[in-house]
Amino acid sequence: MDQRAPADEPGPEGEAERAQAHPPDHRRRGTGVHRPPTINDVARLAGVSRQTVSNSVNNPKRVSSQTRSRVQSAIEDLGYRPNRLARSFQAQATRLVGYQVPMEGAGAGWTQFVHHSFLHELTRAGTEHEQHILLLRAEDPDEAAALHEDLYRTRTVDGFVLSETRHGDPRARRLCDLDVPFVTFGRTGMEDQHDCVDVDNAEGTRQAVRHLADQGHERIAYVGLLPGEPVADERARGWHEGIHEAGLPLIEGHDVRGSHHRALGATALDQLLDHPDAPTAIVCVLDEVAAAVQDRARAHGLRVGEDLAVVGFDDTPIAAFLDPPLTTLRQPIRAAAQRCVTRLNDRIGGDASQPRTVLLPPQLIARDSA
Amino acid sequence: MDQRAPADEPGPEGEAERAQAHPPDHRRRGTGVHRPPTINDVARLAGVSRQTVSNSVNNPKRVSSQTRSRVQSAIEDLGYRPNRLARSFQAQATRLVGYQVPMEGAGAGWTQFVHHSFLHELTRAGTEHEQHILLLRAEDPDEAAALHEDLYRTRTVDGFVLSETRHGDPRARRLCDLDVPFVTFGRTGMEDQHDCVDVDNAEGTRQAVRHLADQGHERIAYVGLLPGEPVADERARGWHEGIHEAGLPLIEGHDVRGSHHRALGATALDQLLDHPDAPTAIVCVLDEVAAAVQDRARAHGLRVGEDLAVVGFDDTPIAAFLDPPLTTLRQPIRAAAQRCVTRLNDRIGGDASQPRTVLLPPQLIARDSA
DNA sequence: CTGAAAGCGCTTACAG
DNA sequence: CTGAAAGCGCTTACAG
Repeated sequence: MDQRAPADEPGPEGEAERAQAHPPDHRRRGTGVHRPPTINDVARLAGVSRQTVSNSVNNPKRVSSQTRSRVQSAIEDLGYRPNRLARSFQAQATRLVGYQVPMEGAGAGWTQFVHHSFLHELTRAGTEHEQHILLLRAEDPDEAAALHEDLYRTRTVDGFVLSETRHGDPRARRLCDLDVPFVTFGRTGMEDQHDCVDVDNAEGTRQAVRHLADQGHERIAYVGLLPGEPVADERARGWHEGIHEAGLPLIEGHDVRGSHHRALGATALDQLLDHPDAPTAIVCVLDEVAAAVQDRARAHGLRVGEDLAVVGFDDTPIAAFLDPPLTTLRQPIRAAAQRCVTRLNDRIGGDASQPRTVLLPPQLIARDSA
Repeated sequence: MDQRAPADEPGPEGEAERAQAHPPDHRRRGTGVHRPPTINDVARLAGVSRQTVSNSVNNPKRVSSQTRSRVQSAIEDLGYRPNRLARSFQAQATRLVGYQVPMEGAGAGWTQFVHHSFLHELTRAGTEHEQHILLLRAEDPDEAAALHEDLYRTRTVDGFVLSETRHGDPRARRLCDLDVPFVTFGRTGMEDQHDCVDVDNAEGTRQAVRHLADQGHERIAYVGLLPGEPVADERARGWHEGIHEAGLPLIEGHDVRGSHHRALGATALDQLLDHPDAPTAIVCVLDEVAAAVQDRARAHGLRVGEDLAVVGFDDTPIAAFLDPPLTTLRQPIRAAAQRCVTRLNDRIGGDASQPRTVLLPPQLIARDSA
């Protein structure tokens, strides 16, 4: 706690020289025996005032190139790095974005992959804007909402990105009430009150159908999840619309739904192959389901990609390694994360325009399965 | 940028009263038109100096209970929350821990799960110590090392936790050189120079063998990964030692290795069942491999849990949902994360004791497969 | 038990 | 183009 004490030694006149001779070091880990150089140290060594150092760094054009290079070499000699704590303090902005760490176990596999990926891309997008992601976690949505409030009120973060949103999400509601800058990745049913970025899931399955229809398929079935979850419902809707747009007939019994379970793909395929108008192509709600369909198709003696076309969704890591490699839809996770960050920064910067919802189309990754 | 301007309005005498009448609000999102209350506002309203407010909050016993309650109600009336930016600045400590977001795709499934889980637990452990995790990402290890250095030198974080370590990890090397507080989750081959927390993988497979031997199994085989990766090697070693400790003979051909691939479990099982001394139990390096072994055993007409015992490793989300539910070893991820955080805090606090490596045993989760 | 002083490292008007 | 002043909100000795 008395970290600074030793730094208070009266410095002899030749201090600047000594500082130059002794590049920054720390004797024992974390104790900071030698306090790191400050803007004052740089100013002294360069023989200018500390404002000039600040200007050289933040407003180079205000400083003569001669002075600037003197300052520059002082900075290098001392190994000076501006203290972010001081900067943040004076700006009253942390350049930190709060983000709730994805829930565990939820949807093992699938959502796990998507949210992990989103977190990764969010970190990348943040870095591009000299921002960092600060992680928080909570036991339940109300605790989460309270935590968000506290983090904002203590000025620990400048704003939030929310994912794994639900309808009427308590976090979003609270942040709206508090007038805190935030953007959601996913719907909340309150999109008129906040910015939102989402993946156009319906467009994904629509694309899948188009892709298959272009190859001449006329009987394109769907294997999906029981209604209720927005993502699943949108994907089903997209398939339905795709069939329509392709001018194909909607065949009774070609829309198979089940709960998310290992067996779904296999039982669905059995059912579809029993159909009098058995499909020649199947659009699946998830890569995992598609993988199970492929396995089962093989057990039926069918060659996937030739006798039967299969399309997945999400481009999870397994997709490319299946046999045959799976044609699937990749969610625009990176773009989504970037949009979240840029929009959030607009809000943090004081932009008071109307809340917007941005829908990003998935990309069809054509491999050998369809 | 001129957020403060409106706050400079000359305040009339009755300001404390007005503050009470107007709880903190913000007109437009993020613009902070009404600056949030500071310690000075609280002091004024309570009729004390700001040091007394600070003491009431941080050193309650130094303040008379009467004053304390006056301060307390002023805090509540104003909705005051201490500004963390100011606190951090004055303490020159952020209470932020840097952590590199897990690599993507690496080892799809398995490592993904473990590292995601670790991140989750790290966030939890941090929260318990009023710390937060700050995420960073880098393209390669050298960029990562540079980023770590920068984050520390700019005082953006107080220290680091490193995971996904490799032998001679450049990040660890750099942080050692810089004398920065950090702890690794996983080995680096430089454990004499830094604190390290790791899972005792060998103890895990040893436990698995003991569990099986206790049930009377005498032919316990192993299905693992090709040598090279420390985690895999330790698990193989533990099996080997377990056989020894149980007083069982080491049977030639009972140690099957392959590269991490969907087919590994199936081909390994075929090979083991062909063995003249076919095993009655199989310890697998990963749950995924165990799942494949189970599937294949069923195809051979074997009842897993009765005809053949199978043990996995990691207790990934699939384990409990397999048929039968998989007996497996759960990594002590939460404990590991907690150890990392507490040890890191010791270092941040200036503890200069010898670096320690802590090995945490996995826990056997007995289900129906063995 | 309470308050006056100093300072953490930086930036932002503003005056020269 | 450069420098003197003020201030961001808090805490920590220290004096009363």
